[in-house]
This record gives sequence, C-alpha cells and structure tokens, in this order.
Amino acid sequence: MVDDEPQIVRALRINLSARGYSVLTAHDGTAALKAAAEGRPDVVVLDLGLPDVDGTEVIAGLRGWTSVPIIVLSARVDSADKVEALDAGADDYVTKPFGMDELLARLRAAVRRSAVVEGEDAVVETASFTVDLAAKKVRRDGVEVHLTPTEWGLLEILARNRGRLVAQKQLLQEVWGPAYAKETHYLRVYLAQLRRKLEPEPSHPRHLVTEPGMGYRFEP
Amino acid sequence: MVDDEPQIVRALRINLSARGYSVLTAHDGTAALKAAAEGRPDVVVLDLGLPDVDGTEVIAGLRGWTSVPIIVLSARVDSADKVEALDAGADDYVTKPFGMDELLARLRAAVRRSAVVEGEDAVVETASFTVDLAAKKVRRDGVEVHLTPTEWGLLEILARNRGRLVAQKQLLQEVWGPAYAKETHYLRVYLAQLRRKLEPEPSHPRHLVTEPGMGYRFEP
DNA sequence: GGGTCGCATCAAGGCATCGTCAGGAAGTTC
DNA sequence: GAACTTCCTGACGATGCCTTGATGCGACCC
Repeated sequence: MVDDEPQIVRALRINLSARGYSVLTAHDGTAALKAAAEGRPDVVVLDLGLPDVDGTEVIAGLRGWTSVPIIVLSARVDSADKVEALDAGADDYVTKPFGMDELLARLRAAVRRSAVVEGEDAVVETASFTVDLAAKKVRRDGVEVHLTPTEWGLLEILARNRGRLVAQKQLLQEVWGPAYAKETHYLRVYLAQLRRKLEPEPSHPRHLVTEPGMGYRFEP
Repeated sequence: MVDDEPQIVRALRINLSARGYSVLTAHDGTAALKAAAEGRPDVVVLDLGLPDVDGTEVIAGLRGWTSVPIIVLSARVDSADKVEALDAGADDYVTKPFGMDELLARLRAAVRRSAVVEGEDAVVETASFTVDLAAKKVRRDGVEVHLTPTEWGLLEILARNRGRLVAQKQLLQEVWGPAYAKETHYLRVYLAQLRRKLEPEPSHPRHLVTEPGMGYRFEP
C-alpha cells in the first residue's frame, strides 16, 4: 500500500487488516520499491501522486522484476493519466474519491487472477510416498504408482484433510455420491488397496490410519 | 464485444478494427456465450444492460469454461453493481460514458496480463517430438507434422499442462465448447490420431498417456 | 465361552470405458 | 465441379475397474 496521505493509508490498513490481509505500507516511491523487493507482496495498491518520484516510474521499477498486480489510485480523472499508468504496466486504475467496496472488489479480482497463474502444485509428503494434488500423481520411492479413479478420489480427500479425521460418511458421499453414505464396505476394500499400493507394511498402516467407528485419517 | 446499443458497437468496432484487432459482436447474452464458445476471443467487452439475461449470468457462463479477460461496461455507477460484477469473475469495470482512450488502455492491460500467463516455455520437447506453442508447430525427427485444428487444440492444452493430469471434461469444454463436456468418444478418436502422428509406438503411448476414467496426461 | 459388530483381505463376475477402424457429411481449394 | 481435408458417428473387441460375496480376525458385551 503506497500513499503519502496518512489518512488514506490508515483507512485502507484498517479495512484490509479486518479482512485478513496483511499490509505493508510505504509513503513514497523509493520506499515502495524497497518494501516490495523485501516483502514480496501479492498485490500493490499505488497512489500516483507521490512526493519523490513519478508514479509511472514506480510502476516501471516494479515491472522490471515482478508481475505482481498493481492497482493505481489517483485523484486525476484525466484519461491521459489513466492510459499512461495502464500502459506502463498497471493492472487497474481507480480514481479518488473511491468506494471502499469497489476497491476491495478490484483487489479481489486482481488477486484471483494472479492466483490462477501461480497454480502451485500442492504436494503432500510422507516417509514412504508423495502425493501431488495438482498433477494427480503419486510416487513411491521415486517410481510413479498408478491409482484408479476411485482410489485417487479417496486419497485426494484424505490428503487435503491431512492430519484430520475424515468421517466415513463424508468419504462415501464425496467419492461415490450422496446415496452411498452407508456402504462402509467400499471403504474397507479401497483403503486396503491404497495401503497395499502405498504403505510399506500394508497390514500395519502408518499413514492411512483407521479410526474405528469414526473414519480415516491421513498422517503425513 | 457484447452490447445491445448499435451505435456503441459500431464506434468500438471501428476503433478496434483500425488498431488491428479483429472484432466479434453479439447483441445479447445468449448470442454472446455462443459467439465466445465458437470464436474463442482473447478478451471480452461486455455491457451489463442486456435485453435477455443478467450480465452477471453471462460472466458466470463464460467463467464456467474460460479464463478470458472480461471488461464490463455499464451505465450504472453504483458500487454494489461493480462489486457484484467483479466478484462474479469480471476483470475490470468501466462506467459509461467512457473515454475511448481509457477503454483501449484497459483492454491492452487485460490482454497483456493474459499474455504473460501464456508466456510459459513456448517449446515443449519429448524424446520423439517437439511442440512449439508460440508458433503452433509440431516437429518429429526434424520434419514438421501437420495437425488439424482440433488435433492442435487438444495437444496445446495437454502441452500447456504437461506433467499434470487434465480431466476429460476440461479437454472437451476447452476444445469443443461447454456443451460437449460428455462426448468422451471424441477424445478417444483424436487422441488416437495424435498418437498415430506423434508416438513411436501408437499402441503403447509414452507421452500422450490415458488415465482411465479420469483424463489424459502429457509426459515430456 | 458364545454371540455380535466392525474391520481387513481375497477372489470373481459384470460392465463401463478405452482403442481402433471405417464410412459418410460438410466444408475448402483449385 | 472434382479432389481433398476435416470432423463426426457407429460398430466391435479388449482391457481393467467396480461391485459384491465369502471368510477370518479382534474387540466388546452379555
């Protein structure tokens, strides 16, 4: 959050913090570039009327090394300014005075967009095997293990809830559908298959643990 | 370009065409969704006040299968409308009347952003063939292999998601359109053609791998 | 000790999905 | 208008997955 007007910085900080964002602030362009390099923000809100350097130079300075979303704030409604800032690499341009709702919505849109880009591969590791949730791959001792759709469906839910107990009913409903909530036999068959494929000692599972009477737990 | 006011459509078409854009137009939401599915635009400019369906529904309809940038045009300045449209998945929101300069700058910004996403390694190599995503060309043993548009569409998605499993539904929706999500037979036919053209042993594919019941995977 | 309940394991049949081939419709090019 | 390309569709056999039943084991209650 880059602005030289303390009251705006303050208002934004309060609003953003209340919504769970963590906020870094800077009051001029030089400090902004430094803070961005150190803090690696997920999105930048940049006021154009800074005391030291021109706003477009800050944009250019950021764009030199990062594609972080930049939302420009400005009191200037002249379209030439907007064009200049956007063409310099800004992602959005909001004129002051602005509605907090709108700024937050534009912020969400910017973050959402860049989240898609990152598409990080969430990988869950255990002592004996590795689950790549994005690629839908499982490796054991480096070699890839083939899973059937049902096996993968089960493992995926357990891995996404790793460390937590997942109820039998939930597993059945999410993998087989709402009508199968009581077919607990399916779980036994497929958990046995998963253990045979993944556990070092299938009969003494260490990662795919049964919680008798309740459900199953993935222990990383 | 989706708007029910002919004069706006006309003004935009002239301006955009003069700058080298090719423009598809639609005058209501239904036609817009159809045109987008067929024409695969690089960016969508969408007026919210359409005669048939609500604008946010058009946004939702697009977001169901594509992440194409959507710039919303609207006469409504109320911030609640902006928030609704942006949260529905729009990338930008411009209020009428708008400056053509500004709209064009926002358009450039939107296209630039999505270009960055695409700018991953443009060349994907395997042991037996090479895919050049930027040039849309495939070479095998140095010689160029001709692919039909559909074959290329499939290979492109798989190559961009190399290493990752791509669901059948996603392939069908992105290549054939949202209405074809269940025509899995198409995939079998075209994967067979791609394998025949690219794999050393088409009946034992090593790079275009089937994951039964789930989808397909490109292994570099 | 007998009975019940929940869990693990194994095996086998039915059936959904996959790969393949081929023919015809629609559109393009010359 | 003929030759060609591309796409869609149907038929067929084969693979492998899901389901289901049978059996054994341990924990717990009576």
